[in-house]
Amino acid sequence: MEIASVIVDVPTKQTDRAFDYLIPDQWRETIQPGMRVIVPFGPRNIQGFVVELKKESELKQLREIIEPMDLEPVLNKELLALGNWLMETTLCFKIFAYQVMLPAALKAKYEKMVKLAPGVGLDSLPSPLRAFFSKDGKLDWVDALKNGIVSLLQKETAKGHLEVNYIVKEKVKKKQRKYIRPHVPLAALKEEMERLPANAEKQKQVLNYFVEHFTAVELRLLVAEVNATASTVKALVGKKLLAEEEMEVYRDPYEHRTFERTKPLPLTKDQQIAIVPILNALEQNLHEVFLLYGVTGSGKTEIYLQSIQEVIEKGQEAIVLVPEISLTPQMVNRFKGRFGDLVAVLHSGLSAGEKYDEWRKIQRKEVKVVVGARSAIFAPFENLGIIIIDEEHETSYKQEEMPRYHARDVAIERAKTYSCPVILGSATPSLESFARAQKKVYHLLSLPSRMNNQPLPAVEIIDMREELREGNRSMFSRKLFEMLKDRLEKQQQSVLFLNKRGHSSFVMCRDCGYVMNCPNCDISLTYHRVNEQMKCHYCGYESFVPKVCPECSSEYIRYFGTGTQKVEDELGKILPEARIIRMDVDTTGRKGSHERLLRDFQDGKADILLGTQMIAKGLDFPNITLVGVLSADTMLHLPDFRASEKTFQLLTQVSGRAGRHQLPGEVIIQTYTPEHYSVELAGTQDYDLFYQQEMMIRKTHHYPPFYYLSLITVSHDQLLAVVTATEKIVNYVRLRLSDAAVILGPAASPIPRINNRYRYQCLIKYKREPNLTKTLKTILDQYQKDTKSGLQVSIDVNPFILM
DNA sequence: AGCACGCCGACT
DNA sequence: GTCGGCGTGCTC
Repeated sequence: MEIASVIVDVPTKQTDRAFDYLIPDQWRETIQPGMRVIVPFGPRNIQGFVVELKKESELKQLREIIEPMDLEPVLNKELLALGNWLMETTLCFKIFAYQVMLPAALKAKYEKMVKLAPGVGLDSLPSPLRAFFSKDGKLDWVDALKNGIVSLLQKETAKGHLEVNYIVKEKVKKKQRKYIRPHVPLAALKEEMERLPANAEKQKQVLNYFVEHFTAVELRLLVAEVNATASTVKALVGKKLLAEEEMEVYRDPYEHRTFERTKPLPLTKDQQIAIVPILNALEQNLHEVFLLYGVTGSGKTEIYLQSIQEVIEKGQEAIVLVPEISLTPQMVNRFKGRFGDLVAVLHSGLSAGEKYDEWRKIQRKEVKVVVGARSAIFAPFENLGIIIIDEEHETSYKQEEMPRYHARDVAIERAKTYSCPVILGSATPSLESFARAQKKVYHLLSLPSRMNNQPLPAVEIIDMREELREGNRSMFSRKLFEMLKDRLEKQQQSVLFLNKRGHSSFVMCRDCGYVMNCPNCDISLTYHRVNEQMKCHYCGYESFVPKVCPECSSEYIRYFGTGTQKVEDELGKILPEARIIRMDVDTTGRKGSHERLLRDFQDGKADILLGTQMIAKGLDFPNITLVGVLSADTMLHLPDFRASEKTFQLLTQVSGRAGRHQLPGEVIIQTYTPEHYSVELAGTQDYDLFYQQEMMIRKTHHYPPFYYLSLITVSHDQLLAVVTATEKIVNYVRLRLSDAAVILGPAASPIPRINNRYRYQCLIKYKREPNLTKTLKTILDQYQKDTKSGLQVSIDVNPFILM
């Protein structure tokens, strides 16, 4: 095998195919599919993935691979095939499909350098250039651009005085540490020690260290231990008495923490019933998807843990997916506590290097379990025994950029190849999954009651319109205020939940109704108190807050919407004695602050925890007896067919934070639409009724789970061009699909303009369209190929956000 | 994505 | 007549 097919790191339609390269003799045995290689591509050198080895190519003139970047493949056979599947199902470029499966650290960094050609002296260059090359004869292209000397450089390059180098670099190096070990047997070492001259006192001490500890030791530890210097050690290495070597060490984000080991807990009756089919599937190596439907606090995690235990005992591996926001220390503790060092953790809080190290542990089979957010589904295990997706309904499992995959789909695809079970766990399953369970596509397992039979908290829904009518204009209903005060007196803790961040969301004139919009995008600007500015979340546009209304010059221009900061201020006024911890993106930005805030709350350093999304999950403290939702309907009015589902899930989720232990819990939900079924049914925590109601609505409106969706979005800086192109696309789709498909559009996107580009879309609803993928591919082919029209077409198969 | 090649306007 | 603008097309 002397030819390698390579997918190059150039994400365009035209290069979205394999390119053949000759493998130089010295790499013939080394290079394998799944390895990264550096290849020449046009005038540059870039990274690529070897996908195939072959004997012949249709092309005569092949260029040679420059060098491999790995000693062993980073993508095994299974992952290479999975990449293909990803590309087919999400319609993305091959290179994206491969890159998404690897830690970001393995993505190449490129550098372009100009240096003096060999044998050319500095004086050959024109004088203005000499200074740039006087140091080491090299110049970074970025610096050349900054200094505006590019054309001068090009002239010299043409003359052969300079040459351009393209360098492919690793983003993150393996962390190496220098280790020193004895190079001669112990007896020889002793002998040499005696023979050293008397003035070599330090060297003697170093050798003596090795006589006492005849093993490798890290250089800096050795130096500290015997109070020597590195040069002393070096001298001994020079005498060949000691040897030095580089060893890879891991950056361990949990290095200084100990985990209390836990034993499997006895299962409740419900848990025992639920786990049997899972253990059965494990025993028989059956691929089966289980939907573990259990109310909050019903002990789903223990089922995961014991299933994993079984998998490990079989010598297999497990992947556990957890939504990013609930990847809390508490969650990590539960897994590390049970399986100790066999667990790798992957989440966004880790640095690129730390993520890479965790990934290396998986690759080197040093761990058996990986707990992580969405992308952990690509963990390079080769003997998977089970995949668990906790909080299965979470929307964060869908990636919103290329490749737009859903972790649940990837999980099922991988589990099929390994013939192993998948567990989807949730207290509020997504309608898609629950419907599949009803149709027996998934195996439904229920945990209907909380462990130790704690009742679910009592939920009260407060109509905020009523409050307003009775003259209460604050954001706290009288009832909620009373209860907060009551908990304060009883020294119990409360959690207040708000579905927004920042201070206020938008600025509106109370006289003429003017709302500040982004000039580039058709959405309102968001007020940020930190820098007193209005900001656009889509294009980054910033502007100052107007003192008077730009439209009518009224001074009554106010902030609308409520953010955590504002609630905190307000709370400080009405309950000055309360100690409050605020948790949102602003206060948890720094590494570890999330953890610290939670610990403070757990230690009773605050009475009220106020926060957004991130406190809805995983929070499990005994002293919380009150949960307040300040406004339940903030999400309800989004242009999203899942708005009701999300509202119901969130409210149920938040309510579950109260009274998980001895003390009973109460929940207050404030809303302006108490009659809405998703609010009402969250109040009674009746998932089954919600499911039925919502299914009816989905059915009449042709939405999932009754129909699949695909969304085509077209954008261009000219409105007319977008409409025309979208129209063409819609017609084409109509022509190719059956009459059973519902094709909507062309219609303006819910955000009609982003960054001065108009956006139109076509929404396809369908049940079975064997022609669809081919049709969508053709459309992408057409529009991605020609870059000159300026049209951008993107396709989301099974979109979660219709914007 | 880069970069080279190539064909038309403002300079020595 | 040349330098340089960026439109078009290619990269094994």
